[in-house]
Amino acid sequence: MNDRYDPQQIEKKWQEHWEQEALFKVSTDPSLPKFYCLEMFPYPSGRIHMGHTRNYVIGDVIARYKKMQGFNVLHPMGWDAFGMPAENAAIKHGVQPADWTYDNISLMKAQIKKIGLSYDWDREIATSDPEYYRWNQWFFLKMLKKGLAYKKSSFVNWCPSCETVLANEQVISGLCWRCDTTVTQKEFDQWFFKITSFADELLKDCDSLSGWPERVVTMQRNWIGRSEGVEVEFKVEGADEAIKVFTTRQDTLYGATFVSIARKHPLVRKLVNDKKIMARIEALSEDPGGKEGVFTGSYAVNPLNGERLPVWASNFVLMEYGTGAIMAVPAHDQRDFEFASTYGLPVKVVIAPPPLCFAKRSSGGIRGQAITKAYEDDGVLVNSARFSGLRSDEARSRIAEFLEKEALGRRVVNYKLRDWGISRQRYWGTPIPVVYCDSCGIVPVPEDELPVILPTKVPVTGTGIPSLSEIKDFTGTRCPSCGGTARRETDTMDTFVDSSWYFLRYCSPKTGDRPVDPEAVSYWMPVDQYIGGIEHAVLHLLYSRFFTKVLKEIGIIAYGEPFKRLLTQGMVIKDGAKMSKSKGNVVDPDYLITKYGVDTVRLFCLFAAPPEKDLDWSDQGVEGASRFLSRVWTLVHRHHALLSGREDTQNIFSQMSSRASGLLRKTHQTIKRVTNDIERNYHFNTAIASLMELVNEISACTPSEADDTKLLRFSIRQCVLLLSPLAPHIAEELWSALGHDRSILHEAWPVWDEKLTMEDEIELVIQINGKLRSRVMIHAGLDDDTVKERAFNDPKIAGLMKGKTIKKVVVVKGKLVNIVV
RNA sequence: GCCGCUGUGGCGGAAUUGGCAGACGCGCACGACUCAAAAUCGUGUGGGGAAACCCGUGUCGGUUCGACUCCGACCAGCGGCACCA
Repeated sequence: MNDRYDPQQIEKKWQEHWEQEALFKVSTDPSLPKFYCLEMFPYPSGRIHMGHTRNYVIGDVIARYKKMQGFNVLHPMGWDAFGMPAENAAIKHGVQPADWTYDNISLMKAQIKKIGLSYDWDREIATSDPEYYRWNQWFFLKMLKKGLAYKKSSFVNWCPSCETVLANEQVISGLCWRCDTTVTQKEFDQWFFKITSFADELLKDCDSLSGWPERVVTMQRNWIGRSEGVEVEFKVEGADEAIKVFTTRQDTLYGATFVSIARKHPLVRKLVNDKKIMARIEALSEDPGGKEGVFTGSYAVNPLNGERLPVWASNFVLMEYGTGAIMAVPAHDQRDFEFASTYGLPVKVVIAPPPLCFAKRSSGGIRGQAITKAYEDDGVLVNSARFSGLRSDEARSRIAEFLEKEALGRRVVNYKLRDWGISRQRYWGTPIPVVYCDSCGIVPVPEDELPVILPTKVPVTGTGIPSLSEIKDFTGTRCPSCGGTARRETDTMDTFVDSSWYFLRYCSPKTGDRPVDPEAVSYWMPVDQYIGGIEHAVLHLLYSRFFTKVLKEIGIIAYGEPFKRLLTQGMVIKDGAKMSKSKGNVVDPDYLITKYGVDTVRLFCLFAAPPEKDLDWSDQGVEGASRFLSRVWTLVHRHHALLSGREDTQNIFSQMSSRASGLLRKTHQTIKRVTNDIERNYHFNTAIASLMELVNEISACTPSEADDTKLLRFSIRQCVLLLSPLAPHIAEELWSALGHDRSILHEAWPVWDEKLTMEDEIELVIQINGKLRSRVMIHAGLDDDTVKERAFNDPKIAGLMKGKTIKKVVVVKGKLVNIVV
């Protein structure tokens, strides 16, 4: 054994060993309990960064830990290989997007392999592989048949920089999720997935996601945005039209003073004949800041009280939500209030705050004073005819009932969630498998003609890549229905389609005749632990849940939720900011691995913070991690002669020095702590801290009595076993130095003996009135009276107690005595 | 504006159920080894104070024998949503 820890030498050796022994290859084996551990697969940008490293290391520790616990562990890796950057790189460097992508994959794979991750590389997939994306096309056809995929023209989000449309989830605060360009609206004919027909199920099943961080579940619930209300028809005076309005506040119906409809509402054209008015409506600002509107000249009738309400076209009513029209109640809706104030429209109070003592904020208005802002809370109805005097919640159901009975309206549920637009006007993606025929219209490509292959040799120029529509070999085809000439759909699919089911493909990546092998999927799924960034809280995670539900409906899989537990790891921060090229605070994993060895990098990533929190990068902290591993190495080296080649059959120690018996207890306590820290939300930082304590204690121990050596051997072995998922290379090397032939991965995870974790002496804390006054060592397990006696006998306490009367004495077993005077 | 999360030494972070605040590490200081330095090892390290002691988990209040932990109000920082009717 070398006297110095040399990570470069041992890491390479063990990585080769693992590969030769095929240690991470797994197969379906129903006789074994399974564990599916998955990290979000990367986009092959070319280089691994610290965020990837942290993500994969966390997953690797979990996978190795579960394997040692006897689970059959599926731990795969692959590539989210379609997407824009390949096109940009192609333009910049004059290469084929496909070549660029596959080159990056091999570069990144080599980098990832240096981290020593326990992947079954036989299951590697790349979404740009025709054998993968053909199933995207296959799912699309199934969904088309079921009416879950459809084409429609609508205003959609357009990113001028990416030159493609974006789904709602992909617009973050008005900016493109990928390039931060301001998104505009553009009318497009495009394909949608009907995610809204699963809105209720997606929402309801949020309740079952107990293994997910609560905030992610909340974000999904909010995104789906279910709200219950009523649709009410307001007849247009003097016309054969009615304006359908959606509201959740039917209790404020009597307070409506005007009706407001979206600029793009189809009724606008019908109601407005005056060209001047029409021009003013069209000129309304798109800026969501200021509320603007134009009186259409028409009036609508409130179905409850027959009042005439002016109809306004305004810029703050969304066409996409509800019915695209609202009843405006300025007294009880802040937006309507602002609008009414601007245009001098009346304000009519119909909800009075509950008795004053409960009112949070009163904004006046009850006795005719001018109000300063809308009262939006619930209260008691006033000025509402037969409904006056009811509480808001009661009034909502009574009015809804009444509207339904009189056929004036009906109860409805609305969602904020919109259908998922999946067409992308880009080259590097999955071709959408339909053709357009002049006589037959839209015709799906027959299943047996899949995959529709994306051409991988395209004319790349310095200014751009042609869209598929410009590649004649691709577009020209014949109609599968009539055999006549036809042209292919030239939009490709959103890459989020690719990542919505890749975790299923890993279960049987080579299955050729169908997307997944049902047996493999029913054994491995769902994913037991999924790990990735919080940025996908709605995007990828929502789409994957949707896809899972669709696949269940199609009959491919039997369950409805893909990810049992989710861990959203924090960002890697340096100098107070997320690592980025522009900030110049990037730390290169490769450089660190060369300098310190990957075990050090792994250990630091795990030790510096619990996985869900941001990790503050510290170069000195890395030194500390490196120092710790060297200390473990030195420790084994120091006792090497005593330790190697002996395997104790039983760990019973009768003759021990007192120091050694303390070490036995510490060892069992450490096994317990490390195990519990991993089980309890993967808190590797505290697990490592307790391992450090154990190493410190072993280092302080010099064997003297007969069994001391045996115990030392036991403690060091346990220590190496506990360290092995965290820093696997050094653990393997030390394990072999300790005289073992086979990989430490075959060893069982250590178990502790609860009896041996108990302290036989404890430090009793003595408080007077809750303040710490003294401490005394006592035997564990003494009864309360004896403990009290010991406390009062303590000279310091006796002195302080002089002349005081005892009111009460509280004894907490094994911990403290509090004397109240 | 609404919803959510987080506030603990010089720094990263600990503290199972309300029971010794600051585990472990970094940094710093001193010491050993060395001609010297690095590395390594050892000791110390929340603040104040010579000490006894006092103060201390964002702020203020409450519950309790006892509060980083529970309750109420507020302040600060971060994140999500933002005309969703």
